[in-house]
Amino acid sequence: MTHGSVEKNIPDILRGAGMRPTRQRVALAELLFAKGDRHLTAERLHEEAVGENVPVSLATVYNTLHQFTQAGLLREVAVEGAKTYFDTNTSNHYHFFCEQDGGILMDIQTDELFVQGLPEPPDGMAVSRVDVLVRLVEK
Amino acid sequence: MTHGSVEKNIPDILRGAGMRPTRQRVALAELLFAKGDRHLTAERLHEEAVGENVPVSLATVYNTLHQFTQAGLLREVAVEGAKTYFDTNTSNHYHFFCEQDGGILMDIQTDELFVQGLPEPPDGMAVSRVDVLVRLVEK
DNA sequence: ATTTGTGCAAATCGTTTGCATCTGA
DNA sequence: TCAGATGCAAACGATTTGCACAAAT
Repeated sequence: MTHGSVEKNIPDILRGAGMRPTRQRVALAELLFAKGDRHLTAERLHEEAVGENVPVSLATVYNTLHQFTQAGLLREVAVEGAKTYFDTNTSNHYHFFCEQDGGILMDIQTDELFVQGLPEPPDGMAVSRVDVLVRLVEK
Repeated sequence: MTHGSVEKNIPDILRGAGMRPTRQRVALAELLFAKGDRHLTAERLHEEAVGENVPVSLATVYNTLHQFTQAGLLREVAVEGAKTYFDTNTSNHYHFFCEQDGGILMDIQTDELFVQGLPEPPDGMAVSRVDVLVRLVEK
């Protein structure tokens, strides 16, 4: 992970996904992928970008997050009405969620938890993904 | 389930939950619980009510759905940004979801599927509920 | 030069709220 | 009577869109 010839720089990753490596996209990708796994809303990423002197509009943050998701660099996590979380960990895993502080998401790796006995999907349908959300409350 | 002295009529159920059995609440409860397990959005229930000559405002539908949920008569299901589904099946179970036709939810009973190896929640936290959503796509 | 991305502000969607009016116990 | 419920319309928050301008190849 920390060495190896497969490593690509951000502009190359973006080009590889068919996107032009514009200032904003590169800056957002750096914010997203530089610090390990993250769970962010569009709004929070926007604040973070502005805070780091990367002036970018909220609309562009939304566009970019969706483009990254389409390119397989991010994953969307549905938690509850309104706000959408984007997860930089695109591997197969599940989540803890607590309402605390406006909603915090944490990863659960699949080697800890797994789903057993997935029933046959209805005719003509195939499973695209299984989401597991473990909701937490303060004790 | 179909006989027995425990059976209550809707006004009694509402009174039992500390709600006045008003026209609108009784009518909505009838729409919700008369036809077996259902997965509805507020908007769809509102359309249905208006279609059945039960003139009720959308605001009242929202109020009522939330009150029913608080009373344990309904369960909320989070699927994706924006719209919330209300499930008349409040027992422990999971869901299939397909985007088709604006989003369809189907029950999966827990005797078919279960989650294994639930990890220890973080300190001071307790599990309140485990949601499993099996996302489907057309083959 | 051409194509694609960006920013702004306005538009949209689902949902909630304030408040005057009605209604059930 | 009168606390509680309803309806309307306006307010709301998150997200999307239309379009003039700017930047990348």
